[in-house]
Amino acid sequence: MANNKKVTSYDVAREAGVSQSAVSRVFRPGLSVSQKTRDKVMATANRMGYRPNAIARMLITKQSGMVAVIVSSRANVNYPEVLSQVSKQLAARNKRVLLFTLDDAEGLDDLFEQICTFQVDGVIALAAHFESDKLAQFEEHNIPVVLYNRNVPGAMANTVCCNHELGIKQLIMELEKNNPKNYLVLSGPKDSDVANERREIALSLLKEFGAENVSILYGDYSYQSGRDCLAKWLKKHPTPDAVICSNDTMAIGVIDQARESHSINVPNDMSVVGFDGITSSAWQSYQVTTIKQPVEKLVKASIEILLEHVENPDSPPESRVLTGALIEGNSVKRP
Amino acid sequence: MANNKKVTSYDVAREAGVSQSAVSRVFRPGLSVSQKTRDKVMATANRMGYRPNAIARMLITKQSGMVAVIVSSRANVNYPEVLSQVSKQLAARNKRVLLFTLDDAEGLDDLFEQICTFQVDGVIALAAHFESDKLAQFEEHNIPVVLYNRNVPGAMANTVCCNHELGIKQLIMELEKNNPKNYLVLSGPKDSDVANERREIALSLLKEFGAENVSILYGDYSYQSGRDCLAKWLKKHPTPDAVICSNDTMAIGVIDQARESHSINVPNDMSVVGFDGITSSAWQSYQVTTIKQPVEKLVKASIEILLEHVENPDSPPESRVLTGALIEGNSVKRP
DNA sequence: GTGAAAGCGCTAACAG
DNA sequence: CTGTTAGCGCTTTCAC
Repeated sequence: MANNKKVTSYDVAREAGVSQSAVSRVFRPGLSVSQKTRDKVMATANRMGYRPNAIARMLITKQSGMVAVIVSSRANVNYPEVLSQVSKQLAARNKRVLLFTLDDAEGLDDLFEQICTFQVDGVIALAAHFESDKLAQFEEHNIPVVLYNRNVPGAMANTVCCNHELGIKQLIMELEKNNPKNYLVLSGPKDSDVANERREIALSLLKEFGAENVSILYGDYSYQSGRDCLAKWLKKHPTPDAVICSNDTMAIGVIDQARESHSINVPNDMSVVGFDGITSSAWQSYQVTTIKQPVEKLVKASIEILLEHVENPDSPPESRVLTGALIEGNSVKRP
Repeated sequence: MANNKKVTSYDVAREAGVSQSAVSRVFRPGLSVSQKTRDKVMATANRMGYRPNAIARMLITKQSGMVAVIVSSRANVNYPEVLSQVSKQLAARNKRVLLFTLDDAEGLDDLFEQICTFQVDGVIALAAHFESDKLAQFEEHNIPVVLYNRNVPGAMANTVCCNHELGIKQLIMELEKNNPKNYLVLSGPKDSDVANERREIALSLLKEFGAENVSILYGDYSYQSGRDCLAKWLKKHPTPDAVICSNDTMAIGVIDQARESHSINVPNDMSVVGFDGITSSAWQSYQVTTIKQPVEKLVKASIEILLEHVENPDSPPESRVLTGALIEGNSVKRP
């Protein structure tokens, strides 16, 4: 029976013959109201179609109950799962997601203004590039930030990340079983922090393992760049024994390119590994050997850290590194 | 040099030696303020790290500037693109996305409360199942709703949808070139409106085309269900000549299952078509013949309709049907 | 347990 | 063009 105009707590109070604050109390959990008043208020509220106005509540409590989630356009393909997890897990803690998409690093300034303006309780940044001065800006304004899928050892930042070191080591150990002579590392773009981290870890581990012939190419995380990079490489070089890709999508591109355009048998002539464990990496035609990110746990950790800092603004920065799962696909030759 | 505590327009006014409303005016575009005051205010505002409080603004203007976007967990795989488009295009019109994820139809009641509470300007529902009584509820509360990727001819609803009729016709015409004897229609789940629509359109068109042997199976839109359905079917029936899948993901599953477990040559022994035009449908190993949804245009239309109804609550419901593009892949036999 | 009253930070008439 | 004033709808002391 909702009216056209919004029903306020005053309207309900008048109708129910109680004070406005009584109505307010009824709608705030855990406040002491007599059963009688509560029933009366509830009844009239329902009849009138009253809903408390969250905006007014935010204004006075100075808690918006909203968390800004920044999604970079470069975010990798498993982000829909991440995003839906974030939304779900925040909802369970009675918070909402205010979504921001970020195209270029330049947009971050603007975003910062927006986010301040909306008085969000905190920020979760998915795969976005955050300079530390930006981070400091949020800090100054007392807005906690958690970087998802980032690992910034030096910085005073809240980060949650899959264990790249361990994961890539597991992948290389799989590859090493065949004693590959030539490695090709297909990195993500140079301006992606995750890409840089994965590449450097791979390079340093390969060194440790004593690999001698290691080359690097740069893609942009896309399927097509996986194809293009391999094609370009093969024009002037022999088939590498093993290709380490910074994400699954490029690995899939590499596999397709190898098979279709160069008649290379994956995994017998060339092994390929990816990273992320996206859904399609498990598809029959690819079966990429990869590390599956523990998305649900990563999100859980992000939210825990974030809310801890919302409650307690002075708690020190926290980093959590979770272990991904090695998926033994069929893109690495079995010795 | 932001303070720890939030800076308000009063603080800025005091510092700048002007009235509070002067500050307010400076921060609202299009209001007449002398250049001198504007500069003075801007300077002190910047110095003090002032940002207007959007919450307070929302309270008084009764416009939150937020649009609720409801994403059903069943939303098809192209939703990340949709979501990012929605966010981007709304941002361009100075609105934000408040994200809600919907698991089961039951949750919609709850969601409705939430959404009312947040005073959103409108709602965009992505592939969510909306009973018409729910729709009426929003209507009563003067909250405009646009259903994305839905077509409800009878209902008084704002809808935006790809032209399924035309798209599926094009697909069937491709298939018909080979004079298939047996059709298999792999539908999405029965509780998905889009799935039902696509299935019924396919069936009625097949009838028109004079197809005699048409069978129906039900999947859940997932890759695995594409595989499982085909496997189950082949246990008791011969290989169909043509498989019409309600989305690309199932089509990909069907293709993988056919090739890997039954040594069926796609497209020579069996043709497969999908729908949506998701990125992976174009991958070399699949090359699904499908209809690519004009996502950007669909989103643009959704937002136009939504904002029109925000401005003008009494405008009549509007439906827009946009044409998708036939992607001629390699999953249909060439005659 | 309940009501009165004082704001939260801003916008929007309204005079001047 | 600028300042004054009155709220937006709610939460939260504070008496009773």
